[in-house]
Amino acid sequence: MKKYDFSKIEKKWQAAWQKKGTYEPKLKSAKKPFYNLMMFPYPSAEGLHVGNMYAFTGTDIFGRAKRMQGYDVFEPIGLDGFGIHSENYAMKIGAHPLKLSKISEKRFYKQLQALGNGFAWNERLETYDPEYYKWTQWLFVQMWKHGLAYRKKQAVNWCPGCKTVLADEQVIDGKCERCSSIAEKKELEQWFFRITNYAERLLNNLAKIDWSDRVKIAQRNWIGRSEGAHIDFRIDGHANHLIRVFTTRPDTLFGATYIVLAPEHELVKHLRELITNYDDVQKYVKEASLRSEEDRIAENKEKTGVELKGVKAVNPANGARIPIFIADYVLSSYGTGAIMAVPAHDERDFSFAKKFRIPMKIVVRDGSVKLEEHLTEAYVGEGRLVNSDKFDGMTIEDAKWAITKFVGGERKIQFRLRDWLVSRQRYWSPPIPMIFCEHCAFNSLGEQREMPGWYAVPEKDLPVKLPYVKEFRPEGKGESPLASVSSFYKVKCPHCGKIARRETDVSDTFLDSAWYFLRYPSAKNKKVAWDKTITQKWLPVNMYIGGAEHSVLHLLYSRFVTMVMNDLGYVNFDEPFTKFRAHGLLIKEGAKMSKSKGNVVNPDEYIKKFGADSLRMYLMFLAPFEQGGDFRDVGILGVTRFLDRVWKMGQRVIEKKRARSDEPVVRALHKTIKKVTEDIAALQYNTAVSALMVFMNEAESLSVGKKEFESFLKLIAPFSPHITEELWTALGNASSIHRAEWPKFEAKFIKEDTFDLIIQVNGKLRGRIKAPVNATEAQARALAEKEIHASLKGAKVRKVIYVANRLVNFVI
RNA sequence: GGACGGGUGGCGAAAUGGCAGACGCACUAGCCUUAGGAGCUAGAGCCCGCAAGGGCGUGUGGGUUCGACUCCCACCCCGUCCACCA
Repeated sequence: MKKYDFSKIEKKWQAAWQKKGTYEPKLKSAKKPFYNLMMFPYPSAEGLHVGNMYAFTGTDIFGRAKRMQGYDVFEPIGLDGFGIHSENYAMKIGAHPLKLSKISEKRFYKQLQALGNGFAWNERLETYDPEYYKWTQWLFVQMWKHGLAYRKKQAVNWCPGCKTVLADEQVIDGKCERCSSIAEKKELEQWFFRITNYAERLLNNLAKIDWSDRVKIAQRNWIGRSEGAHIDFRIDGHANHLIRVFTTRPDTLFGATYIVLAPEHELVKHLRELITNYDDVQKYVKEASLRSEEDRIAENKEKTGVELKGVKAVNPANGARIPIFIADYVLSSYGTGAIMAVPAHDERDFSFAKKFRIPMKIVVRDGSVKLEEHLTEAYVGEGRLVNSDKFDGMTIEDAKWAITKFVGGERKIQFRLRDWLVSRQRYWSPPIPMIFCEHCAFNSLGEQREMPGWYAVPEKDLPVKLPYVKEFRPEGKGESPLASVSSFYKVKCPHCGKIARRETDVSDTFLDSAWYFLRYPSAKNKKVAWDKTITQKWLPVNMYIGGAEHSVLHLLYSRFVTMVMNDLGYVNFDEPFTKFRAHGLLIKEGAKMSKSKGNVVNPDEYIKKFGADSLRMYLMFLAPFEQGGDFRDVGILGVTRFLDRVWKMGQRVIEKKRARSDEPVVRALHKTIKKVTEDIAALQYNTAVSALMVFMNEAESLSVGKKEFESFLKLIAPFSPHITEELWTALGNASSIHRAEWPKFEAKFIKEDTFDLIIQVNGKLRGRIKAPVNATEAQARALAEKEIHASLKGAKVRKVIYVANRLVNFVI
């Protein structure tokens, strides 16, 4: 009997598939296109994480089954190699990211190859390839041209230790991830994309896409739609100054006993003449800007703030003069940066008012709230209005809009979503393709009146190549390292031809990954970002799989970019991923894998020791794919044993090809076909594998014929592609099993003609009998059973429940 | 604090209103073997019992039902993400 030499078999078939183009669909002429995609990884020179392998295997199995079911499956692969991860790693080990990227690329592709996935290798792409980021820049230019890219000043994270701007991801618990200095806020001018223009559409479209609920919910929360009103408060004695607030509770307006502005609110400066304690106010504003995220979190409940003395606001509902505060619990970036505070009915306002001894006024109550009551917490429940003049007695819902109207306010929908900050003062990313010309700015000749002097790099000049900069570390001036490379930033103005300055910030890596799925089918096209006909054929992506940690950012940005491209006529759909499923997280022996714990699974070792086929099947078997699971070294043995048995069964079939299958084998097979087919479609790989094992247990000792064994092999093929290909070929098949037709089950083999009828007494199992045909017979036979008699103990049967083909339950 | 996911043998898990623990790991006994991280056979939720058998059992407490791991209510614990969004 031939020995199962997995490492030889796996290498052999990987080479053969590549050579034959087994997994390369005909991109132009495919009849049943199916775009099967896993989020591309960001590589590090340390190599592929087993978590990546887990996700890739799960995606590949889905694609392989689809391919065998007659689809032209396109399953591309590439690397998200630009960005902070790679850059930080390069800094850590003191190498240049450009050099490192070449090393990681080689290593990643080698590892992915060894896993035996059905990738379309010809269309691979890397985000740091100028042929790719040329189009990332082109995308930026389109955004600019259509008014969706703009610059504005905003507070960003600043590390005083490293003297650089940090991305949100680099601020861990309010500290710089590298030097642990406490991050501060600093005002810098940045590039933004107007994703908020698409807030409503991003929200509404969720209804029409087939995505995991948890991801949809996360997006819905992130977009955060609130219905409320804008209401203007006058400043007493100064009619020209208005404070506009956003509130979701206009019904509580009569209970607004003070106003709070965000520390950055512009009115603070405008009112400086009137504010008698302006020094204190300024001091607070400065402190607030220095306060770290950490402090804010720690002080969650402990509110701070300063009253603007010398000014009062007027409550438009009842004319009351109320104090104005600034406090950092009000955010300048949400709503109008100002709120009306109703301490009796808002928890945050309540704790602030308590600290600053501001009066509270109850304006909503139900039976349990007494008007004279001294509140111990804000009442945020349902009820009817009180203390609100003619609105007394109204429900909250009715009063909201009645009061808004009464004070001349405006109904307003507010989103929590902010515009997308796309500039980074870093190195390892695509340069932002913009040029600033002082001369044109002076002459107000900019393409956009709001931003004079700014021009996009003409499309024929793309890509703006990222120059090789030896000192790629951020220097600490709040600028990208590119700002010290004069050969890079000194350019001619595309408009007037005089010397101008190129933008030296680079773009957020999320922009790279927000459109890569559009590029894949056209990866080799040098003329356009994506070919229209091919895109129409292959997109949107039919099945997208990835980590739940990308629930908001990546998935939201991709949807946004697609919608913009749809509006501009570049694609004919407005959702990029028809179906999305989040895979679970792989942990190791109960703990999250991390280098510091030293429990990171190195997939190469396992492939070497057990084979890719075993590793793949084990990863899928250990837990439900969408839930994630626990990798245990010993666990893989069960799967290797199973594959050994498959191999041995295969050798027996090969030796006596003419053998026919025993009847129970045929029945077991059809049951297995049904189960495995359904489980793969639902990504329930763990139970699919167990069904394969059940079949083996049932069939192993019986005679298995070639036909049935081949069907069984096909069911295993998506999980363990090499061993199945080897056996399939040894059985005399000329073409690949991975392009063979998926088996179909026949109902006649699945129908059970005998079954056990369960007998219960008061819902407890008391016995079983071979199936009778109808209720009466079932009852009679059940009652005749000795055990049943004993259980009934002569008691009177009050009721009999009979469930056909299942059970009879006597209630006593 | 919020949203979401989860809590079932020694362990990974299955069952989504009807036989709890499929499948696998680890374990025990036996066979085979010079040997075994190999193979084969059998056993195995817990408690009592030599056994037959009985009792208990899906985080906790309550409810609905002839019947609940499954549905409803309240709570506890773990994980992930978000976090003063007015």
